[in-house]
Amino acid sequence: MIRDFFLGFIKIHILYHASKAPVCGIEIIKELRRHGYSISSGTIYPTLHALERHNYLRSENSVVGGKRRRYYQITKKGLKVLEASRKKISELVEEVMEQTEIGN
Amino acid sequence: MIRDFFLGFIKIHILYHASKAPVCGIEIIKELRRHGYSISSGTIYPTLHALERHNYLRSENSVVGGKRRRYYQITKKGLKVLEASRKKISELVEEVMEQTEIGN
DNA sequence: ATCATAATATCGAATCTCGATATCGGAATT
DNA sequence: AATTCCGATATCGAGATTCGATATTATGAT
Repeated sequence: MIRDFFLGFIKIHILYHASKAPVCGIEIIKELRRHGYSISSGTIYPTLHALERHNYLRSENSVVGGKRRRYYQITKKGLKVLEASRKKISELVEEVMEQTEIGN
Repeated sequence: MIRDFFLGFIKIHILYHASKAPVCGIEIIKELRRHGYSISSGTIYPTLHALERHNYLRSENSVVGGKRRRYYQITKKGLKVLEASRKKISELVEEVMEQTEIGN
């Protein structure tokens, strides 16, 4: 359930991080793992490709510590989508957050 | 993109509504449509079945205005999952909500 | 009984995710 | 500079999910 939510949320999460600093696949995977979510590389990389195809991200190759990496940074279009997403998220989440008294 | 986010969120949304009052498929579809999301009946009904299979919801048939309906209400197990989801959601959402200054 | 209608259920196609495997690029070794 | 190693990225097939069209079901009206 929570995983379901998160899987949908992942794209926005990537956009958010890319809005702070350039990100690459392996960093995202590791960061998520630190937070307790293990997302397959077979999900992350195609997702990054899709975000770039939509022009929300733009990438370039680079080399860090002798390792090849493809870094993605957010575009203006991506920033707008992130901003629009934030609005929708607060709407949607706010409602669900209203407590229901819970039995046991 | 926003749609992607919401699709994962839908199950939690259904649990939330079912925690307030019994819900049925057509009502959920209409409510979402009011909020600007058109979710296929081919998604909603299988989703309801899955939630019942997991024992998060329990259903019974009834008749309203001469129309057959299957109403779902939340179970204790479902309430617990909803509660756990709320905690995770606020964690996940909080981070992404930090504003990035947006150009234009 | 038959029909019309609304709600639910199901179906095939397209898409997404997984995790395993393949590829690719850089650096070290010789 | 060819070979090998290694880590990051890319891709693949299988299973699951979503869509929207179609089928089924249950009810009330004729």
